[in-house]
Amino acid sequence: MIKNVHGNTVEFLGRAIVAGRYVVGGVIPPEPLLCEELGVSRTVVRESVKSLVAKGLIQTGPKVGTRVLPSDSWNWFDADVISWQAAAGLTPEFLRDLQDLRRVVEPAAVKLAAVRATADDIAAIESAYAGMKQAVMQGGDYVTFDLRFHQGLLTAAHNRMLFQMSKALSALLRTSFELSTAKKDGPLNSLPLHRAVLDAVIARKPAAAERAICVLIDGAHEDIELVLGSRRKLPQVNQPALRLKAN
Amino acid sequence: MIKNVHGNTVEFLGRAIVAGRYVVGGVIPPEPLLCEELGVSRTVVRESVKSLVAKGLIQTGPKVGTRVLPSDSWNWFDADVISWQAAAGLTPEFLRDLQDLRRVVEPAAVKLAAVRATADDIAAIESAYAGMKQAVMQGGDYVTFDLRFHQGLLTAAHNRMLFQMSKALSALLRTSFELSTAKKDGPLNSLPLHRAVLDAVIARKPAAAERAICVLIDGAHEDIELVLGSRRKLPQVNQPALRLKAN
DNA sequence: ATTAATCTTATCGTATTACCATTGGGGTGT
DNA sequence: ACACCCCAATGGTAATACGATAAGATTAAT
Repeated sequence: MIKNVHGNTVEFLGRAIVAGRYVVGGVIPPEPLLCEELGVSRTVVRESVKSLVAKGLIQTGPKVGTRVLPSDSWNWFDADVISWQAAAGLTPEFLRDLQDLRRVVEPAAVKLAAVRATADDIAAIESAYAGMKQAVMQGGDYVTFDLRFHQGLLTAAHNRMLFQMSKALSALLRTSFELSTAKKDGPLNSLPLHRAVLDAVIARKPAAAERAICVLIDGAHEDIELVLGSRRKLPQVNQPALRLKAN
Repeated sequence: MIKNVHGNTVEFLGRAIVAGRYVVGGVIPPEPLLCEELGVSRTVVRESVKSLVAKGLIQTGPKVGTRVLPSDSWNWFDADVISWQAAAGLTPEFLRDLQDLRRVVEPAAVKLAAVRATADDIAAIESAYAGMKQAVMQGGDYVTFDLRFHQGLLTAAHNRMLFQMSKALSALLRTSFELSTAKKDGPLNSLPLHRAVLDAVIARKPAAAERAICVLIDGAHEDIELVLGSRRKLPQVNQPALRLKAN
């Protein structure tokens, strides 16, 4: 079931690069070769390459070929890049960086949210909370609602830069949440912590909200460390195979 | 000054979209028209469109045309998108968002830097500081070194997510710095504040470093408000024209 | 003879052109 | 109201020529 050739090609190449299939600084196969390997026309390969250049993954030049750029140059706030990264397997360093970032951004965002949140914002977060609660009680997709809860908070901060981050990071947080909620009764324990954050925001108490979310994040941090420590090796979340013409 | 057709086309379209030349949700001229207008082949237009899709600015579909997405969907952490935005003119709301973000990220990053900075990191920041000092004393490009100073701090935090942000935001900070340093003697006054931050990092005093950078950022904030208030209208930094074809 | 400067060339990416496929909105006829 | 067709727009393919550049070959200078 082919949806569109271009999208599949971009995804194939993107995943391959992010997964480290080509050495950094090295060249990927020249266009004609890629055409043959992937069974697509030159135009498609070229357009896909252009898309990846736009995301900062590669660099092109006559004669030098298409070179893989170091991961520093990648646009890590691009949703595609992040999801490819997540699919390739999250390293402990990566999770640490992510945790640092959350620790920085979320408390600040929550402080802003406690000042700026509108009734609609709060309703959205309440709804997400209700979903989490139901997931704990009757079973359901806890992670999705957890994600929505945190995104709601970022949205309520009414800062477009923070909102952007929440979008880009949602893929990462999902993986991260799945790790942290792998702990037995993790969701059940974290539920009241979420409630505390929300209550503080509703009560317009920035400082209290900040304290509450710090407890929440640090708790998740410990859970991740625990899960990561128990299995010595990193979980490879890779798909078994990378098929181009399938959906 | 023309380097390559593709790059120019992407930039032309990107700027036009970001500047609001096409209505959000509306369609941009169909490919054949763009070819004629810009004097390039259809392949170039298509590849450029793909690049912009990759950056989240537009969406394409057969028959429906190429539609401009709402700015929420744009990847604001893409260096190109940001520079186009800066060129189109920064709105007060945008500067406020940026200021919020700096206020959140930089103090936290500096705290981390005070713990994690290596000798090399500190040397890089010292070098940037020296450049700033020289620019004040003997004239020179103050903004560039100011930028390098702040990027050095972000780098010293040794968090790849923060580093990414510093890259993406450098274009914005440049514009912002140019605004804030437009104030008479702005650089001269802010120099000791920068020194204080650096000293605190060297002394491994996170709390002191955080306090120092907050003073610095808040000062810049006031300067921006002042400059913005004095000129009632936003500065249009647009280029007069953008020709695609050399000769 | 060795080194350095220059020239040539193979190999890439860049760009144009022409053509067919696919999609989906809108009009038309019953 | 429904089915149908039309057509305009992007999606995709193919063939071809052009241009830039790194690397090897050649030549010149020391």
